[in-house]
Amino acid sequence: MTTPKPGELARTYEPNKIEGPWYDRWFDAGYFTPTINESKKPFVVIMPPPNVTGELHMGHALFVAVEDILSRWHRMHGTPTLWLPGADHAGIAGQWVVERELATKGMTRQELGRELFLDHVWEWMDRYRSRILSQLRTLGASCDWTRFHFTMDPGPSRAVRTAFKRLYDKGLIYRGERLINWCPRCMTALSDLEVDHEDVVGSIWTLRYPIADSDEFIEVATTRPETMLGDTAVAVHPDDERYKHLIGRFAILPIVGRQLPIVADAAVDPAFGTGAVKVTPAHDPNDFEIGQRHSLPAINVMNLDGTMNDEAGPFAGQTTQEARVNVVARLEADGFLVEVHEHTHPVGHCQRCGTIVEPMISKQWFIEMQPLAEPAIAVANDGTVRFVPERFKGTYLHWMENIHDWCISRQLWWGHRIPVWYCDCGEIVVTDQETVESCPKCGGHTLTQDPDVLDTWFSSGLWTFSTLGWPDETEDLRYFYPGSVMETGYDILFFWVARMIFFGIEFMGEAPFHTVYLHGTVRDELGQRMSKTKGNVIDPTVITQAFGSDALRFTLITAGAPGADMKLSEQRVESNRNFGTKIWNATRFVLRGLEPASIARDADGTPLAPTRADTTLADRWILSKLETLTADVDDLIANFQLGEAGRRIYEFLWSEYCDWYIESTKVVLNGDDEAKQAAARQTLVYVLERSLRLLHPFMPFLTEELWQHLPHAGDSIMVAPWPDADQGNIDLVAVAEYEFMMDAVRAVRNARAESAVEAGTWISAMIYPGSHLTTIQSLEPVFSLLARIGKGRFEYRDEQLEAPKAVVTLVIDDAIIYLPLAGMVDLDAERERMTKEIEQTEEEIARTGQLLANDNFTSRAPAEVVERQRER
RNA sequence: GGGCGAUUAGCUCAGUUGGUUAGAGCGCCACGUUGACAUCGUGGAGGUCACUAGUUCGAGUCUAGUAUCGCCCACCA
Repeated sequence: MTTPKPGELARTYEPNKIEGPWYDRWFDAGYFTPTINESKKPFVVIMPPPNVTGELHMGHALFVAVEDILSRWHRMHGTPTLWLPGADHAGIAGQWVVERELATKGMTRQELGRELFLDHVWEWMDRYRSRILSQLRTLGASCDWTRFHFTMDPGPSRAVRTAFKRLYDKGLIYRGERLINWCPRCMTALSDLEVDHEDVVGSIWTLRYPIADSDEFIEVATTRPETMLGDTAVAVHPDDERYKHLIGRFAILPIVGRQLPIVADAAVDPAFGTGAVKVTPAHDPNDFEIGQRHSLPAINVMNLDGTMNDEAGPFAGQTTQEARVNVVARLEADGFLVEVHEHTHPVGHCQRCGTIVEPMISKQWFIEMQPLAEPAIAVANDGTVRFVPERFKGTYLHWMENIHDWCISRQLWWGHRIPVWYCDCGEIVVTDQETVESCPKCGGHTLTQDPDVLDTWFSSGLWTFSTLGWPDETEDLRYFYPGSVMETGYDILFFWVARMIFFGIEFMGEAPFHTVYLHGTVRDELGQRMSKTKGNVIDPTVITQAFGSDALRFTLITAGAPGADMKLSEQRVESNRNFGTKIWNATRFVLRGLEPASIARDADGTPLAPTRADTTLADRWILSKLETLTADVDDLIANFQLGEAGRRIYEFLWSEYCDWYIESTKVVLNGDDEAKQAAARQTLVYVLERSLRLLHPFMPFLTEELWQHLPHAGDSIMVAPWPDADQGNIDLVAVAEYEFMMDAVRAVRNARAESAVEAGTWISAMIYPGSHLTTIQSLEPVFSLLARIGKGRFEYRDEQLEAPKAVVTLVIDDAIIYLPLAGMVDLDAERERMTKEIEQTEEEIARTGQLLANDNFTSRAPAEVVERQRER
């Protein structure tokens, strides 16, 4: 049995004083250390890393909140928990941050050199790691940070090579000359996902190409005239009557003079533009495919830095923008330009630097997606992987079903090196080892590794098992895979979540988690995305310092619904801090004059519910409410309705426990009925102790501190069991009767306020109790206190008053309360109020009557609904 | 071009199987420091649940359409 923490609870609630120390104690006690318990399935969350600069933003506070609530709830249910936290973005972020640093120093990456560059990244990564850990702690994350990995760490690194090799051996990874997205500034290939499309107002030029050996022309349209230098064909629809006679003949490319075959291809839409398309396989994805189908040459007219190359003839060395102007001018001068229109069309921009992305032919590594996508589609369809909220399932499926092969090589300086070595003899060696000593074919030692690195999401996709020791069959891997919940923002659904799913299935045989919980974006008060450049970022640590991480967490959880964007205001956090203060003070009330030894407890030391014989209506009412709450909250959390669960606890503690129950007990505690006093104390402690356990996942620090001061069992609320709802405590009669009294109290208070009775004045009441005589009599002392009706000034009547004068008449159910507020009553106001009330009552009677008169209603509505109406 | 979401009180938002009189926080008005709490209490004002039609005994909730805002996806030259 644990004794309550000695000493009085501090007078004021100061989050900063309890949060740090509690975190340390929990950590030292090993509560965050994952354990293997063969009889229980573990709860495993996948945690995204804090962002690239190592600074925390609200999104992280949000996912920590969700994951920590779920973890603590599971832990209280006796389930072993594990977080897989990782700094995975570091792969790409390292490069990004260092480049930004260089930019501020006026240096380019090339000037710094590769070796120094990599040193910089490592140095930065170390700082990053320690900063993240302290931030997680600030947010109250109950995870074991000794497991904190980067994908660049040796374990995950080896997993990356192994995964690459297995996919390669299976024929799913291939290297090929394909049209890819190229960022001329970053000088690297990009995957489709890393290209943002943005509508740009540009022009569409109609050109005419002469037909060889004829006076005819064929008209084609383009939005990028400079690429015409790389044209290798003109395509028309095979059934297009206008051009049928030209198929198989040649057009002459202006300026260059190249002969372009006129080919027929069904991809051409005869209704769009002129119905004829110039084909530039090297610089347009659509044209690339036409080129493949017709074996057309692809002529690359650009350099990697986005300037025109020698293929561009007179325009070589110009930027694409310059070349565009000059090409158009030349075409116009030569009479090949037909017309120009303004035209808005989407243009791809590099996600990281905003530069216009050029489609280019390049030799890159790809993953063939079809075989990986199919099972990943199946697990979503059959419910093996569930999405919260559900609508994201559609988004996910749509993407998976239309997926293209994934370009995984990047020409960056930081990342996992592609584990492929080239021998002088022409042999290509794909390996899961760090280095290759000699060529397996010729035995030579002059091997060079592919200079490219992998897309950072390749290693991220392996996260769920690479951190557990894969490819070794470790204990951790066996027990903790698959995980449970992936919690993240919907913005990386494709980048990360989707890839974890298909890699999980591919390498582990089953999906890495059963639930994907997606939260919305946290926005500022104006609804804008928080961003550094806008300067509207609210730093969670600043909020945490002011109001505590409990308040921040509670706000993030209760302010919105899953998957919905949320505007965060400081004011709201402040109100939730006030909620903490409220509970703090309620606990002080409970502790005042409490003899811990007199509280009945079970064998473990947990406070028991009071003995029923001694309880008052109020006790039975709050006990009933607590049990209902307990069951509801458990259910809501199990269904990921965390916000609703939090709001219910808030409502219970503040409105029911504090505003009504505590007030009710004051009468008993100040009275002289010792049995009732003991029952009230028992109830106060029992309800509060259990409520704190319900609230613990939402406000871990506050609840721990208060719980320690109450009689309780065990060392920490964090490992205390989640309360079981005890249906035996539910007393529906008590609920109905107590709520009748609440109505009566509200009515009297209202009447007093309207009649401007001084708050301190004690008044009298004449009561026609109807069916509530026992209730009113037993609650008379409480009623007296709450409604400020003088003791001994209750006058019970057997009959209703006839034509009462100078009294305020209150009807509550079938009872009537008359308040002789003579001299205090504003007659006109009272008349107005009564008139309004009569109107409302009449309306209601009419409505109810109508409903009951309606055969359809009485025959079709469920009996209990009809019954409810009849009662009125 | 396709898909999705939002629209509820002055503001920010809850409201998951359709069911009494639609809720909260903040703000506003009035009163109040009575021994847990002014980081508070009590009472009050404030809503045609965007619009239209439908299904139903009954719709904020389900269906279809309209409007406005927002997001995602997309190789139409």
